[in-house]
Amino acid sequence: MDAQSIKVACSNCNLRELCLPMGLNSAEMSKLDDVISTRRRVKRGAALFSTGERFTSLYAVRSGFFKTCVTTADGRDQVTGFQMTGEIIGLDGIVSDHHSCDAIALEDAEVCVMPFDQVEELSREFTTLQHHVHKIMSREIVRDHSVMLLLGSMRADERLAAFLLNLVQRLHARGFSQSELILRMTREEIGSYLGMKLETVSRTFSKFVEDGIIDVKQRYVHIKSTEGLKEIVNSQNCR
Amino acid sequence: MDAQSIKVACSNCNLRELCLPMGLNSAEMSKLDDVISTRRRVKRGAALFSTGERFTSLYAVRSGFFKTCVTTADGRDQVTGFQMTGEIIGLDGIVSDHHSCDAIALEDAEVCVMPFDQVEELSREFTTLQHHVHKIMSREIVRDHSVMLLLGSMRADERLAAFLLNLVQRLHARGFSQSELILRMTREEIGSYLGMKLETVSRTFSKFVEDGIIDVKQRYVHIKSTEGLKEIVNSQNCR
DNA sequence: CGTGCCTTTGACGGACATCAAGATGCGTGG
DNA sequence: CCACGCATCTTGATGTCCGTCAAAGGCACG
Repeated sequence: MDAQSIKVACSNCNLRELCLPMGLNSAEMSKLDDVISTRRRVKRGAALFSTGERFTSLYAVRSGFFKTCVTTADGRDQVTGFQMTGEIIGLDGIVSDHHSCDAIALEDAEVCVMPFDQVEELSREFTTLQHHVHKIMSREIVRDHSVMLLLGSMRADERLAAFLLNLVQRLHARGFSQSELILRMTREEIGSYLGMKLETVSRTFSKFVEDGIIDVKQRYVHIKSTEGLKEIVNSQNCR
Repeated sequence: MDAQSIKVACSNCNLRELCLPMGLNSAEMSKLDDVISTRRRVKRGAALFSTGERFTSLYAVRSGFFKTCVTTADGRDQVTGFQMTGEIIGLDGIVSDHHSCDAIALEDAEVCVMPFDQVEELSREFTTLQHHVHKIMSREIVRDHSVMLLLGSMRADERLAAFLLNLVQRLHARGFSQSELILRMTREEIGSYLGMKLETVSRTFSKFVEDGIIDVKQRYVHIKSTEGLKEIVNSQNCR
């Protein structure tokens, strides 16, 4: 395992308004600094953790991009999410003290390690932190429900449109463009997340290009009409 | 809203080993009794809460059966889960202080009302409770991920088989039969949960009956071969 | 500059949706 | 107690979206 430790502090991290420390005052923040004292680098393609590994910590993405995926005994595989800067990974491990999915870096990445017992200890002390931890978990549940909606009731083009809108929205919240993005994942990974085959993903991209809604050049995507994408999502294309 | 209050105590509830109080000692239990002081009856078809309503409390199902479902502006609708005795409803509301789904009783039901601010307060005091609350939320996340796997990568018969196995397993944990069950939901609701149409659900039931794996009479299901169902789930039927 | 991964595109087929018509069961009221 | 209406469920016929299989092109990286 290519772990590497670096001294680190939330209090002067530029992600603090997006990440775990959100809303903490400076006294609380300095306590948190004591808890989150290490970072870990993860090379592209490597696992931050794998299914079955003992759960000890949550991780905040400091830089880079991750996917999480569950795998069944019979080799089926489902991407359950993509995580970018400031997002929290590892919540799946709490219930059984073992991780129930793999977290894979899609590009060289760095995470802040947050030992969960210490997070729990601190959140008994600070209401703000406690509440924030609860919100993070609840947010994940709500997100999962919207993915279920997508997988259960949407057509291929609606799924991809919703996916793109969600990605740029999150990137925009991090100061990136509202209309341009670089996909960090392959067509196959997008397909796994959206419950469709990579060929269908590719074809659907091509259709969007034909319709003049987006430009695509490999991993680069330029959204020419956000409205166009929104119309597709709400097109009630039936099914 | 047909609310009705009843004095109540976790400490002598026969679900305490399944529900929130799990693992608490008697001192902790009696504190919890103070927090969870009311129950609420919900008539079949009525909502425990609806999308957009202010979030104040979690609910533990005391009796009866619920579904939760998210609804989009354009009328699309997805059942995100079915909840039975001892299971917790309402976690979706924490993140935004408002519920993001509807919780509907599928039969006359009763829930224990757990004001969330008081749950938080108590879980700052008792490590056991704090940890248990975290586990409950994590369990929901893990469950959601397995539903994503189901929706994203399984065929109709695999989905239905997995669904039946999950239901009897949970019922069995509550002292019911491993092989017989009464479905509390319609074919349409099953279909919504599993991402298929009610006709497909019905046809798939019929196929299972033909194959001698189950008997079905309306809502009544008798599982003649648990192994048969497991084989279907793992059949790697492709897709 | 070649090798391998990723992506695109086409042709074809299958699983499931759609549309439609009956069957079955249940609650209600005469 | 029976008749009626309504919701739910079943089953068939047909259509279509997307998966499968296959081949070729593009890009990155050693």
